[in-house]
Amino acid sequence: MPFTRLEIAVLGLVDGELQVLLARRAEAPHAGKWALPGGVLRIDVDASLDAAAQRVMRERLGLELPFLRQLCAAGGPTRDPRAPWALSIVYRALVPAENVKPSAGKRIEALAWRPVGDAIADKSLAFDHSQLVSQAVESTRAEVERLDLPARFLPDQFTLGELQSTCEQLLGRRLDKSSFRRKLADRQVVEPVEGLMRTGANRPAQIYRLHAR
Amino acid sequence: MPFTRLEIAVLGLVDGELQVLLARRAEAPHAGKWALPGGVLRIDVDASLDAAAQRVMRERLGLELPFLRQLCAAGGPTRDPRAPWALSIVYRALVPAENVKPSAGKRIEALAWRPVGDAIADKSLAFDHSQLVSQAVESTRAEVERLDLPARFLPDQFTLGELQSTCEQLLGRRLDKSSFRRKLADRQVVEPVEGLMRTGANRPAQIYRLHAR
DNA sequence: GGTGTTAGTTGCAAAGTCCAACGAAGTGTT
DNA sequence: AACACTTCGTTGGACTTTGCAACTAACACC
Repeated sequence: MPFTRLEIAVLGLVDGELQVLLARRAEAPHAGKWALPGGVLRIDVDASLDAAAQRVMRERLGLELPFLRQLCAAGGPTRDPRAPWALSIVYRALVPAENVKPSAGKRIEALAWRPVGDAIADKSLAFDHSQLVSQAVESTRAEVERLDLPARFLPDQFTLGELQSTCEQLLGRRLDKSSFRRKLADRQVVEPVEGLMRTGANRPAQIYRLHAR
Repeated sequence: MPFTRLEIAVLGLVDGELQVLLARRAEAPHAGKWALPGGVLRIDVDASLDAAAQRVMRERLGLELPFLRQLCAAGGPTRDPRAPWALSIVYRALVPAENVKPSAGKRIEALAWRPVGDAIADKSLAFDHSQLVSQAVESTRAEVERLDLPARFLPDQFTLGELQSTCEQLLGRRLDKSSFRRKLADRQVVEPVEGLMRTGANRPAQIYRLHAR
């Protein structure tokens, strides 16, 4: 039976760019190298794969996040020198990065946000993790393109301007304001929080939240 | 480390309906019950998860199919009575059902095509397999909706009429001929096989194949 | 030659999308 | 108080895509 781990690709917008949270490994193999935070499946405590991913995120990053999503599984005999056959289940989390402060947990020396382009191109990442990051980014971009849950990158409440700007940063291109709003309205993605406005230096903006469904 | 299996959801159009290939189990647990064909991961021979899925399909069904796709992984302590913690990696295959004759292999008593609706509703399927079928169907329908690879359900060569009718059966609604063809042309999904026509009782039709890309 | 059936194209109206401009509602400046 | 400035939110119109129906084409069969 294979040596089984969970790896978590935490994505967030930091400095106006899509970045991934990497951990510097404290122990062999690949000690000192950067890798996705992850941990070993524990069949004595984990009630499911989703629960295991939550536990790993709690132990390694000190985070409790609701929207984890299973991305894929990778397996093979040469992935990890500790075992003759290593299997990783990869999860993805989306976070409003400014509001979430992960802290380095067990077996992690340091944590850092890295722009996804760098991480994918960086051949010095441990294991096959640069490829896993690539998959996480690809599937996330596809979801944003369909206007599925881009709001997970934002706090609970936000204005449509913030949401649109978030999507533009994720996709790397400008979007049209009127069609963007029409689509949101059609698909009932968000709903206004009655009476709440974001005030500032200019005209106040209506505050929205994810639609209940 | 968990007891790890691969399960294969083979989907095909049979009798004008989307059906899934089920196997009656020869051995415990769930002997005599219907389940997705599957097998245990063998870390001594499998070079990757994809290769393992191919091997299982060869051993259990006698099939060699090119387009397997990993769908998801499911794991937990109560999924399989043989082990304290069972993990399954689920693969999906699409086949031109009329041309492919799977044969019951190791540890399988019988094979049968079942309409996917039946299989999803049937609570007597072994393990959590009716749920896995549901996921396979859902993701497949979504891909057909985007006109990704609906041609995998067909032989190498086909007419546009056959392809359209296939999509209509999969989606359960009629499609417009002109816009269907416009989309195929735009996205360069298929290409004509010059000079080859399907003849029959009526006007001959141009034969197409998947575009090389 | 006429009829029936499927293949493939064309024309057009309706719907949707993209782009730019506009009025609205605030703050800060003069 | 008047004005400039910025962002919010909507509107109008050109353009593109889609959906529907009609039309021609090419065969078999009678």
